[in-house]
Amino acid sequence: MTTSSDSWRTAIASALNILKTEKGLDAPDIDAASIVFEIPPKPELGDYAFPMFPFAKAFRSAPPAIAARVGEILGEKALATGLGSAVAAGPYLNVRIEKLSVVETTLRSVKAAGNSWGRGTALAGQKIMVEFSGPNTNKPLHLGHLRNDALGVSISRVLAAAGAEVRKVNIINNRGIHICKSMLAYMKFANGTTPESEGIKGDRFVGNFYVKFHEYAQKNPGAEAEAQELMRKWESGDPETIELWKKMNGWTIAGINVTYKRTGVSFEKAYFESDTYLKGREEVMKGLESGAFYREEDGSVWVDLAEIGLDKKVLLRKDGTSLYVTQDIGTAIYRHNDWAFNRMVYVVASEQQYHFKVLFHILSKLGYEWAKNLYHLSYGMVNLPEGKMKSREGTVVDADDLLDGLRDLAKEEILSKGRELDVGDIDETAEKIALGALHYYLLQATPTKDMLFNPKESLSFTGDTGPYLQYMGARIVSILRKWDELEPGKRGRFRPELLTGPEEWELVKMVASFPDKIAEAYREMNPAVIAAFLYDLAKLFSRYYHDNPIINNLDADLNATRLELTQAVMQSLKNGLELINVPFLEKM
RNA sequence: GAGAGAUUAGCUCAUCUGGAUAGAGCGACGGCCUCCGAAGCCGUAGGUAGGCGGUUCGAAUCCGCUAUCUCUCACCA
Repeated sequence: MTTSSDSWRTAIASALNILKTEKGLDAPDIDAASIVFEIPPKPELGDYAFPMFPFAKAFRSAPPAIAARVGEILGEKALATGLGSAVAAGPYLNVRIEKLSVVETTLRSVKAAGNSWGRGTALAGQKIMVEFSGPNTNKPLHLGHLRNDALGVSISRVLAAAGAEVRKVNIINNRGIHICKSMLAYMKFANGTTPESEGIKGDRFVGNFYVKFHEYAQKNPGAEAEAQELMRKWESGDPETIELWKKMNGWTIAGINVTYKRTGVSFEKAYFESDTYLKGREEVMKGLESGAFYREEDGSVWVDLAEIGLDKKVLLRKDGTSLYVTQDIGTAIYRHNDWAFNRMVYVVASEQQYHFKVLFHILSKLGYEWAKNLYHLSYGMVNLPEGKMKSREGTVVDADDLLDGLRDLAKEEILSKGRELDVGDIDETAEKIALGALHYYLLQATPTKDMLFNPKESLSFTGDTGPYLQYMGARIVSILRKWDELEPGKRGRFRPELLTGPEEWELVKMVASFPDKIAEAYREMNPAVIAAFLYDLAKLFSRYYHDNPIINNLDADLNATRLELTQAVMQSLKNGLELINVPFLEKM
C-alpha cells in the first residue's frame, strides 16, 4: 500500500511538471515527496485522493482545472501504467490502485507473518524503558492505576511491535508518611491479625488500617505527630519498625501482584523507593560542584529554573534530606546505569506535568545526554459520573471490586444466552470478557484527556466495546472451525481475483494498513489508535459476513478465497487485541 | 496571581500534519433469526464544534480575545 502511494506521488509529480512546462512557468520542479495524499471520504471515490489546492497559486489556475489536466496527462503519457487509474473529481485527483496484486500480497504477508503480522522495524535497535503503575504499599490498586496499567502495558507492546527492545519497570512507593500511618494503625488496632488470619487480600488488609488511621486521627489531634515519630524511627533504622514495615509491605505487594496477574500486567524489574530515595543526593552534590545548582544561606540547595521559564526549586533541605524530585533524579540515573536505555517513558498522571518538566530539565542540566529522550506519557484523570474519586468520601473505585463486578456481569450474560456449555470454562471466559471490557474502555479514549468512567457503560457489552471485538473474533474462529471440519476435497482453491466486492476491497485495504496503525500509535504514543482501528475492522467485517456467506457458497473456490480474507481479518484482530491487552477468545 | 489542559449530537467519545456532506457507540424510534452464534445486522431522528474576531482558496483543527471547568505552581509524594 505504501509503495503504491509512493509510485502515485512520483507519477503525479511528473504530470504536474509536464503541466508546468506547458504553461511555461519557470518555478522549481515539483518534488514527489511534497505531494500529499489522503483517503477519500467514501470508498466509491477511489483509493487515494490527491488534492490540487497547493498548486493553485504557483500555476495560477483553479484546483479543479489542474486536477482535470493532470488526469489527462497521466492518461496520455501513460504515466500511470500498471498503477491503476486516475480521475479528476473537482479539485481532487482520485486514484484507484491495481487491486489484484495488493490483495494477493496482503493476504500472503498476513499468512506468512502470523502472530507477528503488523510488527515493524522502525524502532529496531532502540532500548526503551517504560515505567508505569507506581503503587503505594499502604492500599490496594484503584481505577486510576487500572488506566495507568492499561496504558503502560499497551504502549510497551506497541513499542515492541515497532521493533524496540522494551523493558517494563515499576516504581514501588513503599516509604513515606502515608506508609507509616497504616503501620501506626496496625500497631494500635490489629491485635496481631494477619491477612491469612482474616482471610482477605494483603493489600486490602493493609488498606483497611490506612482507613482506620484516618478515623483515629479525627478523634485524636496527636495522630499526625505519632505518625511523624514513626517515620523518624523508620529513617533511623529502628529494628522493630523496619520489621513491621517489611511485613506490611510484603502483604500489600503480594496482594497487588495478584491483581497484576489478573490484569495481565508484568514487569521486568521493580524499583523500590526505599532503595532509591537517597541516591539523588550525591547527584545533587555533584551538580552543586559543577555550578548547576546553588546553596542558600540556610544550607538548602536550589535550582534556578529561569531557563525554562519557571521559578526556583529546592533540591535538598537545609538538613540535607531529599525531596520527591531529588529522589527521581537519583532513580533516573540509577536506572540508566542499570540498563542503558535510548529512551524512557514515564506513564504518570497529568497532574505531575510540572514535576516531569522540572525533572527532565535538571537531568539535562546535570549533563546527561539521554535526558532529552525522556518522555512523560501523561494521562488524564478518571472521573465518575458523580465527580472526582475522593478517598475521603470513599468514592474511590477499587480495582478488584470493579473486576469482580464486571466478571459477575459477564457470567450472567453467558448464562442468560445459554452458552455455559459451549464456552468451556465459564469463570475463565467471564474473567476474560471483563478484562476486555475494562481495557478497551480505558484505552479507547485519548490518553491525555480526562475521561469519565461510567460503571454502567463499562459493563455494557454491546456496541463500541471490548466484548464486541472479542465476539467478532469468536465468530470468525467459529467459521474457521467449520472450515476445518469440511472434507478436504470440498475446500476449493484460493483465487484472489474472486474478491471483487467493494467491502472485500475495503477489508483488504484495512488489513493492509495495520502496520501503519502500529506506527501511528507509537509515534503518537496513543493506544487509542489501535482500539479505533480494531473497531472499524470488526464493524466492517461484521457487515461483510452478515451479507456474504464465507464458506456456504456453491463455488468452492469462492469459499476458499473468502476464507483467506477472513483468516487475515482474524489475524489482524488477534494481533491488535494483544496490543491493547484485550484477551482474544475462541469461544464466548 | 501565573502556567498547563479541556469544551464537538441528550450522554460517552472519534475526526490522522488545516481539505470533499464533522463520524461512531449508548439512549430513542422502526425493521431483520427455517440462513456460517442476534454480545449481531439494517434504517430514522439528533450538531451554528462554548462565544466573538482573525489568518487562509478552505478552520472542529492555526492565532488572538472571552466564558466555563480541571490540574499544577509545597523545604508533600
